[in-house]
Formats: sequence, structure tokens, C-alpha cells
Amino acid sequence: MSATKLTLNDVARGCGVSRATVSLVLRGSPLVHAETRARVEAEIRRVGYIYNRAAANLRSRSASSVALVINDLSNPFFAEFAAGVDEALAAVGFVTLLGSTGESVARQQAVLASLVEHAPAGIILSPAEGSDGAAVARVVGDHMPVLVFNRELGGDWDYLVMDNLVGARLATEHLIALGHRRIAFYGGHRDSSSCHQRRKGYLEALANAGVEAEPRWRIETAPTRLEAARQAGALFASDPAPTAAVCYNDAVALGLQLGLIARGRRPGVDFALVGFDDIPEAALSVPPLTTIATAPRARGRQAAERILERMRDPSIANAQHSIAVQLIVRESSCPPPTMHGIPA
Amino acid sequence: MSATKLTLNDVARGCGVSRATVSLVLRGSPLVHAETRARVEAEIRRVGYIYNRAAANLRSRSASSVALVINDLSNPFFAEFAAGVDEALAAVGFVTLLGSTGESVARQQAVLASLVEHAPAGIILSPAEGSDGAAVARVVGDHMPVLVFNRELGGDWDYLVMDNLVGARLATEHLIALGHRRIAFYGGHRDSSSCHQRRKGYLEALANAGVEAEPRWRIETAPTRLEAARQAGALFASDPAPTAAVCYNDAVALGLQLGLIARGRRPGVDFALVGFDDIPEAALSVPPLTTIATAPRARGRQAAERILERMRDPSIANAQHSIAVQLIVRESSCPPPTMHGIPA
DNA sequence: AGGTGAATTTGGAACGATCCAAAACAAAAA
DNA sequence: TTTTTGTTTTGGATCGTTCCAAATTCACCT
Repeated sequence: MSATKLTLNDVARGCGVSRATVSLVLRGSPLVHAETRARVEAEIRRVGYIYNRAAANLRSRSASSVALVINDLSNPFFAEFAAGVDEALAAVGFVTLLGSTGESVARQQAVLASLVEHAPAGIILSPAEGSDGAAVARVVGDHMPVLVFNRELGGDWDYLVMDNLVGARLATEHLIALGHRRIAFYGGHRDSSSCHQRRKGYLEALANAGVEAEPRWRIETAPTRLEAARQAGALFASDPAPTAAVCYNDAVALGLQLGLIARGRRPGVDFALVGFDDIPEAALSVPPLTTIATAPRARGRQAAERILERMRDPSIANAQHSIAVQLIVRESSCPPPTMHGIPA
Repeated sequence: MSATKLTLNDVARGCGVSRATVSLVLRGSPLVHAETRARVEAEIRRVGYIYNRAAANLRSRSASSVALVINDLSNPFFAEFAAGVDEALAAVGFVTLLGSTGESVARQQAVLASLVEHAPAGIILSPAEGSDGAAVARVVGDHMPVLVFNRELGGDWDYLVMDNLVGARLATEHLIALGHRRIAFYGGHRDSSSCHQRRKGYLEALANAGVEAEPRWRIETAPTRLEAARQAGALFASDPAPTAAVCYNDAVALGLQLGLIARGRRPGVDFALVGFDDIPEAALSVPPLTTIATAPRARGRQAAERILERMRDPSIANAQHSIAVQLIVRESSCPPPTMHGIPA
């Protein structure tokens, strides 16, 4: 491993031009003579010179990175989102500064403080559960645009959030259209804002259809497959039991499928369910899961585009961008058992 | 959004000390008087000064970031790995520069070239399939330590790779111990190095046990759930058919489970299978999957530790670090059907 | 040959921090 | 009081680049 790094000066000396000329060549300026350019470029390749973008950014007061702070990278939804962000940023020559917080608010503060010191051009933040908007504002200052993804954060921010309410309403309306009347809302924590919104959409659809909402059919679980599988019995604790469930997300829905099977019920035959997110496994489960698609990779690209736009024009006002959602009908959403044999 | 950024000079002027003193305070030097330190720290908080680490790194010729290049972030195995890397780096104040290549060699070159310009202290690379070691060496130069994860890359590198051979041997020996004699190797591409090594371990275990290896039972598929499900029939094309399969990885094993079910066979009852990786779903499938665990998050931390170690002492020679693997026995690996009813 | 305008190249200052040798100050010793 | 010693503070140079105004070279016309 060689210790000394080559600089512009070394290249300049090596081919008998000035530092400034080499700099112009590197930036593709039309000012330099074609022949000089060729000579310089040859020398750059010959000595294996590596551009120091940090020094350039310091002088030109520009930035070439964007910070991306993710609450849970091990969740495929956010991993896909991150891949989308990086894809779109790389395409325009920006580098992604990654920070993952593992849903810890304390680590989120530390991660943001550390990233901000690298002077990124902007920040894309998918907040940890329970984040304090004021604390975030304090640590990031007001020098760069921030885009908040997926969760509400107290205060005035630029948002990119899913249309949770409409998504859950679509899911519920789909089950109602199939003939279900006893529909549960399964999984998620009541205090999470996305869960709150989804429940609201669910209740709205029920109310619109004049279907009664039974509080006992709103069942809380941790938003994980394992917990969802364990709690499945709670659906059948009361009589009459629901015939269908709108699930907080796909992880919960897949867990519930397992829980149903373990209790001798066949999802997609005896019991209908709908997920949320359309994670890759949703299409592959048995039965394939009806769900609400949000295309996380495309959302990542969208987030990157938005932050780039705000970098170009910092005067753009904060706004609330809703992510359109789409119902994907697969086999997990069957008609209610009572309808079997009844001609359509 | 305020335009002007505060510098050391502003802070210094604001509390009547010199630039150098503020710098010492920021770095926690014991040289400054406690009272001065307090005054400076108060001023820093008061004006909301943000440290410019790029400028500091330029002068002190140090780096505070590590580049992480991932071939496929949407694969939970690599996402977990990335989370582990970031976790360990953040713990010592380093920032992760993320680059994802989507298994494209061309994008990998571009991503590496871009990241290298940000002068990271080191690079952790999980190469795209078909990467050319010489091309990678050309673009990263020889100024910083590089750690190659998971795949062989032509040339002399510092490696952190799974013990694929031993893992597959353990899996195969487990099936042999259960009484299986007709054992397939299912999934993966022959030309991928990890698949090659796993096949080798499988063959080794068979040879050691004096069990014949049947070439027709080595079945290639794309390493995805969907493809693995589609090709399941190939296992039963010849007579006698195998009673068990060592699968290339968990995705393939889970796909094969679905394929078996679709053909009326019950995985874990009529047919035994073993996966590789221990992805989160492995424990939750029906039946739960016997597999080889590699703990990707811990491997991420390990990779970060290794690169930090080489940053501290650049004279450390390249080495090949094998990741220990562990057999996790669950219900997908049953005894062969012919053994049913035979007392143990 | 001399003059003109355009094309090309250049040296020094600057970006925001650190390094370092030297200065300023304080306390103790002569 | 002066010297000595130790503690704090400081100004200028510097890291590798870009900016800018000025210098140089070139091509073309009188």
C-alpha cells in the first residue's frame, strides 16, 4: 500500500502545465486546448491520479453527498427504499452517506450529528419510532434540505409518506365487495402513526358501507411475523368470529397465515386476508397475498429526486407528498365461507 | 434555510479567543483552561456551529469514512450485513459511504470510482457476480485497505468468505446421518464460486460416507425462490428419485418447499431439505427450515473490525478469513420415508 | 512589423480546519 | 525584583482543490 497520494500539482509537474490547467481538464472545461487536454489526461491515467472531491467541495462550497438515515435496514421494505435512493443519487454523481438507527431515537440523534458534519447536500430521513421533530431540527440545523419519509415527525418538514388511509380503505372495500361483513384489523401498534392512519381508513370503509365495526376485532401485535403468528387465536376468541382481516402490513399478514394454518384454518379458503407493502415474499406465499403495493424502490428514487430538486432550489416550500398506493389482488382474499354455494 | 455556514473563526470571534483555541476545544484537548473551554462550548451551542469534518480531514490527512459496496441490497442477507457494518463503524465515529451495484459489474466500476474520490479510509466490497479483480484494483488504486466479502475476486485480496465447503458438508452429513442415501444438490449456478464450493462440500461428504453421487441429482436453477419452485419437478424426473436435497441457499430451499407442495409432496415428511444462510424466514416457514447459519449482521461487524484493524496498521498482510458456519436443525430435515416404521 | 481580439494558460488567494513553533501569562523559586 | 518553570493561547503556514484577474500565446488583418 503506497502512502503518498498524488495531487493536482504532481500531475501538473509531470506534464509541464499549471495546476489550474489540470483542474480545468478534470472538470471538462471547454477552455483547454484539445492537445493539452489529451496530454494531461494521459498523464492522469499514467500515474493513477485520484481526484480529491473533499478538497474540491471545500473550495467550491458545494457538496456531492446526500445522507440517508434508515430506521430498520433489515426490513426489506426499507432496504429496497435505500437501494432506490442510492440508484438515483449515483446516477447524478452523488454519493450516499448511510446511517442506520435500528429504531433507536438516541442512535438516530448520534447518527444525524455525525452525518451532518460531513456536510451532505441534503438528508433523507426515515425516522425511528418515537422520534422528536424538535430534537432532529436541533441537530441538523437549517443549512440543508431534509426529506422525511414514511413517518410523521413533529413540526414542519418536507414529507414523503404513504397514503396509509386510502390504502387501508381500498383493502377494506375489497373485502366488503367480496361479501365479507365481519372484518378484523390485525396487527401493528396503536401508537404508531402509520397504524393509526391505516385503522382510520379501515373504519372509514366500514362506515361508508354501513358495516358495523367491532372493537374486539382490532387486535394489536408487534409488527413482526412471529408475533403475528402467535396472536392468531385472538381473532377467534369471540363469537361470531371475523371472516376476514385487513392486516397492518405484509409481515403481519404472512405471520397470520402461518398462525391460521397452525390452528387448522386455510387462509384464502376459510379466511380472507389482505396485507400492506407488497414485499417480495407476498407474491410467493401460499396462498399468494392480496396486498397494497407501494413500490419501495421507486419511492427511494422519488425521494432522491425530491431532495435533488430542493438542493437546486432551496426556496421551495415544504410539502406533503402522498405516495399513491395500489391494490394487488391475489389469492389470499377469498369470498366469505357463508357465500359458498350461493349463486352469484 | 440559512445560507451562510458558521466557521471556527466565527465562534472564535464570538467569544474572544483564537481559532486555534476553539479547535483545541472541539478536539477535547487537555491543554485548554477549563473556564475557557466552558465559554467556547457555550458559544458553540449558542450559535449552532457545525463542525466541518471534510476540512479537518484535508488538513490532518485523515479520513472518517469507509466505503461499503454491496451487490444486492434487496437481499436480506446483504442488507443485514450492511446494517452490521454500519453499526460497528458508527460505534467508532466512522461514517458509511454506501454504494449498491445491483450485480452489475459496470455499475460496480462506476460506484467504486466515485466512492474512492471521497477518500474513504477503506473499502468493504461484496463483489458483483463476474467481477474482474484487475479492474477493481485499477480503479481503487493502492492507497487504502480493501476487504472483499463473500465472493472470490481474482488476485491477492483480504478476504472474508463463508466456509461454503464445510457448510455444505455439514448439511450433507446431517442428511446422511438421518439415513438418506439418495441426496440431491439443488439450485445455484455452476459458475458461481460459492455454488461450486458448496457442491464440492456436498460431494466430499458423500464420498466420505461411501455414498454414490448421481450427476442427474445436481440441478441448476437461478438462486431465487421463484425459479427454485418452478424446477422442483426435475428432482423426480429419474427413477429412483432422491429422498432429500441440499439446497444452494435458503431462498432456493423455500422455493423448493413451495414446488414440492404444489406437486403434492410434503417437505419435512416425504422429502428432507436443508438450506444455507439462515435468513429470517427460514425459522418461520412451514415446516421450519434446517439450514446453515452465517449470522450476516455479526459478519458485517466483523468486516468493519477487520478494515479498522488494517487502517490502524497498513502493514498487515492480506489474509483469507473463513466465516465459521453452524448447522441449525429444524423440521424440514426428516428421516427418509423408507425408514418409517423401522425401529431405530 | 505592428496591432487587435480571441483563445489558452497561469500564479496567488481562498475554502475551513489542523499543526507547530513561539508568545503570553501565571505561579513558584532565587 | 528577577529568574525559572509550567500552563495556556496564538498567528502563520498548510492540506488539495477552485476561483479569478491578469498574463501569455495565437491567428489574422492592416
